[in-house]
Amino acid sequence: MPPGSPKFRRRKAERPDEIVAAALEIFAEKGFAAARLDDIAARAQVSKGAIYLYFATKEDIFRAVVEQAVLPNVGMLRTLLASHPGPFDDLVRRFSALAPQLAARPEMGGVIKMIIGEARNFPELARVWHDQVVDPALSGLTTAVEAAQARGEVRPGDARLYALGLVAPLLVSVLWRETFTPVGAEPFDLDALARQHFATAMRGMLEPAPG
Amino acid sequence: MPPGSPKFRRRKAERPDEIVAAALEIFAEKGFAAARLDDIAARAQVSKGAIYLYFATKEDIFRAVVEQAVLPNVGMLRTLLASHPGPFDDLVRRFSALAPQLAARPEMGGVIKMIIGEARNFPELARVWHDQVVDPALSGLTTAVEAAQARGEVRPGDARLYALGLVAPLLVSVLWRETFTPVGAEPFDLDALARQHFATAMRGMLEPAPG
DNA sequence: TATAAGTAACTGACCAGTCAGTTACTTATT
DNA sequence: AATAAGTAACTGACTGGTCAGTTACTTATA
Repeated sequence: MPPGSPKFRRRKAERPDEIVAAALEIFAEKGFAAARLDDIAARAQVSKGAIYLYFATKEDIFRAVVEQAVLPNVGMLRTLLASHPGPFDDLVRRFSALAPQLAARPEMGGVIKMIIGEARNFPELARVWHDQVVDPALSGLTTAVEAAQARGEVRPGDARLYALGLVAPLLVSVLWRETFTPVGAEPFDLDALARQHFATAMRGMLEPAPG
Repeated sequence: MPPGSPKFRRRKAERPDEIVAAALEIFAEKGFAAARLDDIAARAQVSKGAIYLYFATKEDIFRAVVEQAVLPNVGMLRTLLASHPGPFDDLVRRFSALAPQLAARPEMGGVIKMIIGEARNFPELARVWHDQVVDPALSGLTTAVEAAQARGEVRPGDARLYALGLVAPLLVSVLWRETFTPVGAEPFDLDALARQHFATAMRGMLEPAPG
């Protein structure tokens, strides 16, 4: 340790972001309950006390993580879904290129896993995640399916269930990666999965071409 | 409290099963880490000390839960998959009748959720669950898909990915029920989901009828 | 030199696992 | 049939360790 170098710096402006970034990593690794404030502090290179200068509680930190790290990704998806006029086939092609990229982000898997694991014990976390992330995404996709049905491209049926069917395999493969791959299970190739799944789903969902 | 009634009964034979049943409920409600041994003891109507007469550690209790409460269900599925000669269409019809029933069992959702949430912190739990439950089920289904491909019923493609595609929406809807329904999200109807999903998947997977 | 950013020791609540003692039940003896 | 001696199932208070949140103090900076 150089004798002239100070023991710490005063960096009021940068601290919150750094703490949130560290918290994202630790939450993703350990889950909410098992994540220790001391670990978050160490990763952010501050003391635990410093965290409490910027956040009132552990749950507060989580809320900041959702807002800063996750919401931007969802926004990307929503604009894609909302702005696309059709045909549905083409929307799904774009979607199938974007979705594996989103799914591949390490923070996604960790946070999703965390939400599922802790929802019962921390309902507030589940509510935030549902209202801000999951419901907008699923609703957007459902609306797109309904529009395609109205245009006669997609077969009749519950649009929300179709939307679930489109997204579910991606989601499960992310959970698989987080849960079972570390214990030796064979991973799924996200891109291959997306390609085969969306092709199969399109054959199942689209109306046969007229004529 | 009637004066003549004893403070406890000696019931060596029944205790382990009762403790495991209680543990299943508490684990499903709270997750592994947040489940308190005192809660399990109270639900099983014994003292905490009594649990340690029958199980060495908390993880030991979990292993017993998997063996006693979950494995029988999986066995049912495996025999269905292994014993069926084809056509694939028909196997999936039976599967789609059985799967929602399995998915509807409350212990399933709770335990699945727990595994996902705690895998990183308790890899041993994830390994047990993978080796005993998930891998047998997925492998069985994959084998059935491969057989159907060999008979020319199912289109070419990665059989394991097809298997994942079949199961994923059920799994996600179970997680949805456990995670978001308690916070006010709209639930999925398991039977309607199974019906629509398997019909769609069959259109996507099967070879067009020859001729 | 005033003050706000930051530290680190501390508190209090929580909980898995332990164990000394208690009680229900069994068996030998009369 | 009555009961004393013995066994093991069971209890519940306790221990040692962990961790969110607090506080008394230190240090960087205007």
